[in-house]
Amino acid sequence: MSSQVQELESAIKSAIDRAIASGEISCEAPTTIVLERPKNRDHGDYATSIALQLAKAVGMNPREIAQIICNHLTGTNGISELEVAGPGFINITLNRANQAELVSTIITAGSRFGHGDELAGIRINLEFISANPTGPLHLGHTRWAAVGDALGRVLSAAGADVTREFYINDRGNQMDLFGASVEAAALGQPIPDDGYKGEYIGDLAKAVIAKNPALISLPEGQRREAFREAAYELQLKDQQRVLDILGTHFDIWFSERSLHAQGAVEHGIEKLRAQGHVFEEEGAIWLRTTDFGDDKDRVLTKSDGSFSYFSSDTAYYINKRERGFDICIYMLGADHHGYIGRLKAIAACAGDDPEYNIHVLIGQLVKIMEGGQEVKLSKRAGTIITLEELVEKVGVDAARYTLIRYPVDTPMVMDVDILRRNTNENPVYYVQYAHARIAAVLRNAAELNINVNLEEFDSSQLNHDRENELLGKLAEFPRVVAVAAQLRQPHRIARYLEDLAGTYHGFYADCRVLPMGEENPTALHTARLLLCTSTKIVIANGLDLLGVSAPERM
RNA sequence: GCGCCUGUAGCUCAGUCGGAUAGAGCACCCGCCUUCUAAGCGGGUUGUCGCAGGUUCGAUUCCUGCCAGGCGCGCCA
Repeated sequence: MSSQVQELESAIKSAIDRAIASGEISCEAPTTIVLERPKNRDHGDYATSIALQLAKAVGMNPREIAQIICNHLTGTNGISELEVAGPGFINITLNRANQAELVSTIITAGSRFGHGDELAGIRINLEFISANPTGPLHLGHTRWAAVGDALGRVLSAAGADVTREFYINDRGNQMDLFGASVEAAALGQPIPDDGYKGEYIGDLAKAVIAKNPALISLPEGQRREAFREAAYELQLKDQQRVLDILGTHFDIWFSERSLHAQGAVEHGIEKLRAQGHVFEEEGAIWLRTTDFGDDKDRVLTKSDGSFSYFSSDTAYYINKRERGFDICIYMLGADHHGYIGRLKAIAACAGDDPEYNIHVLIGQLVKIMEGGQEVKLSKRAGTIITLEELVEKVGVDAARYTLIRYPVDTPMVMDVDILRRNTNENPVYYVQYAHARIAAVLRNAAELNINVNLEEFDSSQLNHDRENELLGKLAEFPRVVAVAAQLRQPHRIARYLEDLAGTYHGFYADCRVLPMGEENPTALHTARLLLCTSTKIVIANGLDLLGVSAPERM
């Protein structure tokens, strides 16, 4: 957190306390003061509407209240100007040299700047993608591959202990169909009607045979299983390879089978039974999720004695909690939004707080446009475009950045043609360019042997409007990270970076950083170089939270 | 029928503790490279914030209803 803002907030709070103590206003002291950065620069560096909020309780004109608070604030260290404006806003202008001290703070903190402890001590299980190992990762998974990874980084930056987990749905009918499809392809037989028909099935069949030619001559029953297992292994490795290219990594690849193998499903059902939410009807065993807002009860054990998929879900949740996770985050596609109710009900049935222990994020669909048309076909998967194809088209940085840039609960359209352009239309370049530009300035400074030692920093040099604007923007970063973590919205980081890059470009255009020609380096050059250095740190830290590279040259 | 998400400039979209004149990029017009990366900067044009009510000093933001679009409602996985 920016200490400067915090100090200011507590200064206002104590000013109000003093006003109450002296009897000038009478009301209960507000618990929190929120400072905002006014859009209009004429409204100072920070503003608060606290007087408007208090007006009713106090029973006075908000402007009068604002004036009283201002009277108690005058003389506060770091404030250069106070103004009551409009209906009762208090606009605060800070002492510029004081603000410029931020440069030291950033450079000292380095890659840690922006990190906080808001979520310290909280263990979070972040589950995303969780695809069937029966085919390539496709467009439906790409959004989470990028956003999930970024969210993991953001939560960690806020101090949380994060474990990223990929749940492998390696059990059930789909796996059998997958095995049968690969086997059929290997034998040169037609793929079953309800089987997998993408081109990749043929490739898998070839790869399986190449690895173990003996499989083909196994007896029929064994053969199908052998193909299923061999293809599963290859397909999973392929998914891991593609995610590796994208820079998304998981701490745990959790197999649904292992859940069953270790008896976790029975254990989960027993635990729920002990909580009193399990009942039998029509030969099946049910969980009474309707007790907690689900629209229907769910079957755990089918009447034929086998476990439902839902029973795996319950077991998995309980398993996560028993592994010590405080919060389980699920990132699901829009077609799974019906799961929110039942997942929350599982938590409630297990005796947890569904509002705290479980958090379900729903990602809306992604469409890809190319040449003015929606891209649907994939050579490999047969139906929809794959994650790998997207990365091949636009590159890792553009793919990740664009996917992360929008809030996940709105449907998005990716225009491949724009993502291939190196212009302003493609925001990732705009941000990366600012970083590369600073890197170039710093390289030039090094050649000129200009001192950029923090000990030589004279904060009073930075009093240009552009410098002030840039400092204000840099000061926002820790709060942006904290809010992004709190709301699980990494896109806020991207939007902030675009804003920051724009502010830097504006500064760069108006404030010459390096000496001109034969000019000797001055304290101002040093101060501006250090301001550049701190901006570079913040851009790099922000891009790192998104998993996007911060290039030194472009 | 029930449920989740969305509706903001010509286009793609930002905008959470309800705040001042609703923003950005693109598109369109006009300027700026004989010294730091022009993948840049500055200026101009662009709006019934889906519609209708309600809450209040104040609503794009909160509540209700409606309209439009997307997606979902298996003893499938």
